[in-house]
Amino acid sequence: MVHVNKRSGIKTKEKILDAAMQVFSTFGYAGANIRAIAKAAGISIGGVYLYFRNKEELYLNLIKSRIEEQELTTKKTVTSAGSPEDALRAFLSLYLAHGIKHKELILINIREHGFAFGKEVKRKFFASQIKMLVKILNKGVREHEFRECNTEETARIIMATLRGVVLSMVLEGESVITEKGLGDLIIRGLLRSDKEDFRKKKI
Amino acid sequence: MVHVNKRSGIKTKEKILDAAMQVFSTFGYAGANIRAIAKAAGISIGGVYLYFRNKEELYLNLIKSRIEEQELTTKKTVTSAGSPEDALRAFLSLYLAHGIKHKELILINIREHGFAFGKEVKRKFFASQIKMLVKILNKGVREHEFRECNTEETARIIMATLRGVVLSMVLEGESVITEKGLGDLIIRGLLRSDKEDFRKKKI
Amino acid sequence: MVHVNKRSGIKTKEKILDAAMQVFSTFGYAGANIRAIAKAAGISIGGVYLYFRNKEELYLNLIKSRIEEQELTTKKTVTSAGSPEDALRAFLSLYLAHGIKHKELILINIREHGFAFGKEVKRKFFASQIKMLVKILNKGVREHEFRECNTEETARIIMATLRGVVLSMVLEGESVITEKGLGDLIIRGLLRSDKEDFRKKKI
Amino acid sequence: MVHVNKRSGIKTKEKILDAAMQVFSTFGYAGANIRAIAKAAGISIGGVYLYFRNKEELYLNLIKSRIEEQELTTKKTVTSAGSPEDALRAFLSLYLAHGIKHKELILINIREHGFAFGKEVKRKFFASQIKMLVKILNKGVREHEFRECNTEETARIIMATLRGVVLSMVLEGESVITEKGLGDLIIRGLLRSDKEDFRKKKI
DNA sequence: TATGAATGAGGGTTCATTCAT
DNA sequence: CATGAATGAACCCTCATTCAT
Repeated sequence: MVHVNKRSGIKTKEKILDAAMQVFSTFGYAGANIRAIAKAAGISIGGVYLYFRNKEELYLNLIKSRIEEQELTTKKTVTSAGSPEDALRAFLSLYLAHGIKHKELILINIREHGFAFGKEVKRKFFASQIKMLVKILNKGVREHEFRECNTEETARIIMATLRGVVLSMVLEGESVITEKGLGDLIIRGLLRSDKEDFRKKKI
Repeated sequence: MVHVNKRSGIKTKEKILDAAMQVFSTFGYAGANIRAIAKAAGISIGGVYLYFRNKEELYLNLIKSRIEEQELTTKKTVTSAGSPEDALRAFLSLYLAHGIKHKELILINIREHGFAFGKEVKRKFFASQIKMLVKILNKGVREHEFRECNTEETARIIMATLRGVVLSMVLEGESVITEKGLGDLIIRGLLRSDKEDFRKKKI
Repeated sequence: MVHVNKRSGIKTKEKILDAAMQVFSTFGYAGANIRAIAKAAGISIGGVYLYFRNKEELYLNLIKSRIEEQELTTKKTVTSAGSPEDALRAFLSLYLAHGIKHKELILINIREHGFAFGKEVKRKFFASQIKMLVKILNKGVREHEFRECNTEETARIIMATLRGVVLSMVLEGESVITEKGLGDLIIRGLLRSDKEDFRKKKI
Repeated sequence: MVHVNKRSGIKTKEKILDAAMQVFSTFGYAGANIRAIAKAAGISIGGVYLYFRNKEELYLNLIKSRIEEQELTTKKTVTSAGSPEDALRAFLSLYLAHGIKHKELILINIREHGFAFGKEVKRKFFASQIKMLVKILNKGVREHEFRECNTEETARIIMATLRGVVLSMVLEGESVITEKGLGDLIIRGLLRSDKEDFRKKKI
């Protein structure tokens, strides 16, 4: 029952979603227009409305489908990691990979903040990511691998950093930032260090 | 050539810029409309066009004026700081303060990425901020206060982090992230630590 | 050339016409849409186009088929009536019955006035009805049953009245107006008349 | 504060209403389009929206303004009439005059029956007209000028007749139907009546 | 015959911009 | 300087019509 375009072999709905991702992320919700999306998808204007009731629904669908995908893979990978450090590095790695694969998502995500619709979906996603991070951090502290710290705050800083890094990669096309560089900066700040303890006492 | 409103004594142009900041940051460039800006500024539609040739120029002016302000104060404060750590903490503090004071700017900055106009202004600002950071980091490494690292990359990560943190504060109204928490995470990851060196060798 | 649906045994064309009547009368020509008609007829959109070249032709066909039906039965009944009064009452009765049976027709008929197409069909029908009425009236006057009057004008007034009454029944769902009440008003008028009373008793 | 067009001297809003009347009555609500109304009014598309929030509001405004006008003049004239027959003839005369002056109104009124909006306004108008008629008829019966009859029903028939006559005049451009012809039919009916003849001579 | 995905012209509405006052 | 009515291009969306299956 699913219509498949003979020429491209890709389902029309998916073609629209891909085109929408491209256009929305470039121009934002308000700046994007259906005509452009249709053209990018290689179909007619009316065609878009065969699969999505309106612009808003298309936008929502886009966000949901991509977010759900990321949430699933992240959860799976992280829970199967070994040490807290490994789990954290895996988390960072996955977020970056996802962010780069779907560069546009973060743009849409941010650009259209303030939009009533889609807000809840985004908030939930963010909250679940934070929860995963806190769990990793708590385990690390408990096992004396990470130094004592406000894990909730730290998790939020790390999430912010990740967002910022992906954002930079998208906005400025940063190729300088590496997974290892980022991981090292964050991890080394977390690890217990006698010298720091020593230095602290001295002060 | 400076227009001063006789009655209020406030420059009309500034009133428009303030209103534009508010409206643009809430609705984005495409979503904003001149009528709303005029209303928020308390003047007529035509009045806006007395001070700005068109919507685009208003937008550009907005970005420029705010960015220049930030650039100036940052440069002044950072160069007068003592140790690299102090300079870095001052930089972080200033960026956050500025980001919170002009929450809207970062939103506009990001939302309207992809826009041909304004791109250059933003890029320049970003580049100058990075340069300042690299200088601080290099000094720290040279003075054996910071560990050896790719200072260019690290600077970019820190900038990304700052962007991300301000973004989080704006988007989610994060009150959890503190200046100290953020500084500690970044600094402790930078400081030389015998334990880490020791641990490294063991591995 | 007659299409018969094997399964239902009902001619598809007739199903479409019925559905079209329903939809056109509810939403008017411009307000109606083929999708709704197809759905009401229980067939696909393309199916409609197998029987009618386009929306206009479907509309025309609809009017013609219903009008011809009414014209036929009216002519038959009226010509077989006895006295002019009986003929007139029969005419009124038939028109009302038809109007109520095909409530929608009058709506369509009126709603879509101004439409270039269909205009001729409707005009012809109206003219033939007027002609029948004039004949009845003339006979009545000739036989000294009706008072002298401009029979052409009177016929038009009666036709207008009939249209108005059916319209009222459709629009306001009038159940107050009866065949007898209408007939009495036209035949006898409003004024008190001893002669009429006398005549009544005689009968 | 009211804008007056210099060239025509007619208020823009009134120009729009006139144009809308013309277009709506010709093509119906769904068939009419704002572009056509704007063009007929001699203004731009956007201009229409300066005075009416949307198509629906324009339509509603149209109906209301015209109906209120008719209601007012009818009430005034009828209450000041002498005998019931005079009052009735005055009512007929006014209705016809109004109907011809605002030919379009009756078309709109009927075409767009079934429309949720405007329904209430129309129903109220109709009800108030009926009430006036019933009052006239009751007085006539009480004063033994009119014969006994169901005045409610008769009022409705007369209203229907009026609607039908105006409709005919609009649809077919009837110039045959006269005020006197209509009044005579309603007042005296079709039957010959010596008494009426007698009465006439007396007068 | 029958289907319904696809098309694109056209309609309602918004809004940046102009200009007479 | 300031106003806001007026303009019209461009947006979202609908729907008559076609056509490959």
